[in-house]
Amino acid sequence: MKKQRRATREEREFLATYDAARFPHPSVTVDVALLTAIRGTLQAVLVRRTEHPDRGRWSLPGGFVRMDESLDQAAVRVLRDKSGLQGVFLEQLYTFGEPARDPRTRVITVAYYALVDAATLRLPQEANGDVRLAALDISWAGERGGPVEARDEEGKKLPLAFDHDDILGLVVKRLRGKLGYASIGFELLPDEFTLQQLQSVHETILGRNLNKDSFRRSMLDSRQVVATGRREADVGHRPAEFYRFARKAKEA
Amino acid sequence: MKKQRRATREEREFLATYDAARFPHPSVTVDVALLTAIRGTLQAVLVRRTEHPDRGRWSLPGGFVRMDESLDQAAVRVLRDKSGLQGVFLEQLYTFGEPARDPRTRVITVAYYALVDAATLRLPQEANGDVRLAALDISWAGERGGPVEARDEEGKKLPLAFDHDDILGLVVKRLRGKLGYASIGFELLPDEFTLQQLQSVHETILGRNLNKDSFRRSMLDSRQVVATGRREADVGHRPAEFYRFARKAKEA
DNA sequence: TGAATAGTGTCTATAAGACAATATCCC
DNA sequence: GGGATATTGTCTTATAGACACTATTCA
Repeated sequence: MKKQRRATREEREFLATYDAARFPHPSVTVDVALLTAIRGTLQAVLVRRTEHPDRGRWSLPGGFVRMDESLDQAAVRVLRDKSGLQGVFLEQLYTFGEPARDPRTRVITVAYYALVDAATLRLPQEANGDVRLAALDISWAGERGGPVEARDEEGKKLPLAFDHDDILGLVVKRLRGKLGYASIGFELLPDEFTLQQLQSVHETILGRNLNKDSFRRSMLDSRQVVATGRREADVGHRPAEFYRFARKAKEA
Repeated sequence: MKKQRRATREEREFLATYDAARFPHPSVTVDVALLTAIRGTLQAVLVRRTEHPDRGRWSLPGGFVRMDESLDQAAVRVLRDKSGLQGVFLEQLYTFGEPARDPRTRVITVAYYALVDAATLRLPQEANGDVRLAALDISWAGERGGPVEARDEEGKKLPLAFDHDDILGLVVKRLRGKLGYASIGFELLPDEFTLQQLQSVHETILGRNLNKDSFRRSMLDSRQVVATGRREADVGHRPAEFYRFARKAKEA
């Protein structure tokens, strides 16, 4: 099919790609870490594995990348199928490809993370008990990174499948990093929120307390939020004003 | 091979993975953007494509991920084979998977970027003219992002293959972002350097000038660099002291 | 001596922590 | 009124830009 001369490395690659089926190919999946914040802890949606390997362990919602869809489209599809959610924050995180991360065969997974406010998140009833929200137990401070553990309401550890503890750990590390320069916190809140709620979300992500005064100031001075004029009611104390995210505040 | 009952989505996925060859799989490659800084511009190593598609265009060094190596190992291998370099800064960037990004077949590529100082970078002679350094022409400011162009010494545009203009654009965006909180600049310099050289590298990455006084101060105050006591010679003016990167200055 | 860049010191503007004082709602 | 939190204002400290000045080498 091609003229014969000494094959360069480039040409060998070309041929290998041209007849793609001649070499074994890895499987490619997407895994989506869907996170929300509830009562001061980060929570992730997990799916119980009903088959080997890692049967009974908990995994991130995932699925194979189809030949005719992009990675982003695959992630959107997986998120929609497993959680019913659409249009929420969704971003590629990192690609995990250790040869032995799945004992069955070579599986490379492109990990995504999604953020949604707790009120919007409604887990599908169909899978009774096999889909759940788990609290993330982060044993490291700052952006040092490392795996995280998942726990149920009683604090009992939920064993994670594959390298999903590493994936969740990297999500938390990424969130902590992005919080400083991107509008991430709003994704975990409804459209209108008080400054205290926003601060609480930031503290939940960072795993440490923030100074109330300067948090207020930096949010207002940087015009990331705009006041709505509406206020809380029936709170037993002076009601806080509701604010709204000012789109495109820190972009560009 | 398994008991028959109504197959859930999970089970269907399990079966699909179990018999991996039954479904078509995408090809997975790594592409490595190897960058250095020379005379105030960022430069990338490019390889001329000698075959279709995009024959004659310039691409990032790349190669297939083998079934028994991790993604990082594949990137290390590609970098070593194409540039002869080992042990330089190398980090995963992003995974590109548009279905039509390669017209031959579905190719998902895990992009990496590597940084090296100009003196260490010696392009292999073997590929005469088919491997070269190209100046990056960045048409956007700050971290807005977007594709970048490659140009030769005379400023003539070198057409890039596939979506490699997007990959290079994302590398620059990532570099600009990381410069603020990670020790990236040192990777583009030899072990010992003057503060002016370091500032010049920062300015090259950021595409804007920095304040000399505060750059000095922030580097010294944050203890990211340590003085060596040695100085420049034969410079026609007061010689600057050489500094050295203080490892692990801002980590943890 | 003069050119050229290195390196130091001071002043100012801005952002963040600490803390105090006042405001407002519900009981 | 009392409890509780919101909101505002002041003071202080750390950091970065601006700018002026001194230091050192080589031609």
